[in-house]
Amino acid sequence: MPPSQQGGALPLYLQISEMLIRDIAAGRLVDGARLPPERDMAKSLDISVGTLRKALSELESHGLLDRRQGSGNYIRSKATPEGIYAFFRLELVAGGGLPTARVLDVARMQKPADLPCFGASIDAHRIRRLRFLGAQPAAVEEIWLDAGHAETIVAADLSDSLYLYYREVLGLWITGYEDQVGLSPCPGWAPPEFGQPPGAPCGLVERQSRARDGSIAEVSRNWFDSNVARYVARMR
Amino acid sequence: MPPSQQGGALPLYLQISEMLIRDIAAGRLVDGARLPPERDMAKSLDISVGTLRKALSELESHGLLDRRQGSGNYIRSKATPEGIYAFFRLELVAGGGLPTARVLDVARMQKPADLPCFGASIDAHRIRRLRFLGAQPAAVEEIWLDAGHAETIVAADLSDSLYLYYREVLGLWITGYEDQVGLSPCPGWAPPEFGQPPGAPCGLVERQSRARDGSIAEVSRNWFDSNVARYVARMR
DNA sequence: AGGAATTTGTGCGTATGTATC
DNA sequence: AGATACATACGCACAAATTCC
Repeated sequence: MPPSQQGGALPLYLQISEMLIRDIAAGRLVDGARLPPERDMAKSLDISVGTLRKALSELESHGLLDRRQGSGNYIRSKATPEGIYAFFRLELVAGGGLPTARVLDVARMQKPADLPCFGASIDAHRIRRLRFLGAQPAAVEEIWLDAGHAETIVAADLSDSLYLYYREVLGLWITGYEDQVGLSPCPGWAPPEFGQPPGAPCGLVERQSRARDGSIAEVSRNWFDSNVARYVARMR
Repeated sequence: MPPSQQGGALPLYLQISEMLIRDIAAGRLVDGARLPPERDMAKSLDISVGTLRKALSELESHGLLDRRQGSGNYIRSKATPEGIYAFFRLELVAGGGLPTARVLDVARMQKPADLPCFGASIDAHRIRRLRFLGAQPAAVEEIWLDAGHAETIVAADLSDSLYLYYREVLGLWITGYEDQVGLSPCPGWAPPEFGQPPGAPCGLVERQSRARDGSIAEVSRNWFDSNVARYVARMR
């Protein structure tokens, strides 16, 4: 039986791409896995090759699929410049170094007034982290996640990639964001381990992240040591 | 006769989208213009509707076309975050303000050693500009354009959007770039009109721009006054 | 208000080109 | 060189959104 395409349902090609995304998030499709040939896959899904290709294009645009002519379609869900960590765009000046983070503090509170207006809830979770690139402390980070997406947050559950945590644990799919980069003094709560003392001039990345429904789910600020790291953006 | 699709030529749908882009850049298609219905357009171009739709999708992904079901396809070439000026990513902290620039200096010389390796030529054109957002001086800019793309450059010919100039005058189509944002002292050649004196801490945007063939055609550096402007990046 | 005409969106099937193995 | 697999291109039918009378 063909997948349903009645009523107000999503278009078929989006149903397929979302199904594949769920398979990736659930671990049924691991990084590097090769999908069956398009014709076989289309036949087993009982859809046309053209529709399947449109679904795969969606995945590709999300950076979750690597399409190689003459070879095959390969899942990409690991830490690559275009993968999961594409969202995190601080890189070592010297190059290299995988991004990791240590949670400093997690708390739920009312949104302070100086935050940009976002989300539906009055409350938000505040997460403060020290971010590393390789062994090098590179930035201190403060995240505000709208409380509508999670009742409570357990620090121990957080993975290095918060977006992965959002997707897998909270079912929250971040589809886009907007960054503003400027200069700002290092905040007072930065631990000594972070090279810059409070008040020192740091680069500041302010981010607003959007969920699939277009609402702003999360707001974050990253103060980075410009001697160590730089913000990187790639287009096209 | 159908458009040629032989040898190592571009795919047909890319030929069509590039033709439309040239029409937009040349002013033959103005902002807000409505294209003919897809079926008519496909017939007059002697291509299939599917191929035309793929070309239009390309334009849409470049932010140059607004597709409205039941209504039509509309050109968008005005200064919007996703439009022609999408490449220019400095914005006023206060918001608003159209980007313009005043050329300070144009010279052709050997590439200095401190530049990242780029382009095929030994020489490069150095363009220095003072950039404005509205009436506000926001950044000083130094551009290195590989000499392989132009024998000489006349300062008077440069438009506010260099990418427009590249496309229209040089036939050089910039398809992507990579930005690195950090902190750097204001350069000595910055004019007094730029708020920051030489040596003052400024934001620095280093850009490498790629041509369609994947080569790096241009390298630029923008020092911006973080009291006035911020670097902005949007994803998806 | 409402229905017909117009226009883009979705989906299918097929044939051929081209890169990879 | 041959087989495999993705990319491009064509054409058709119907659905959904918009516009117009």
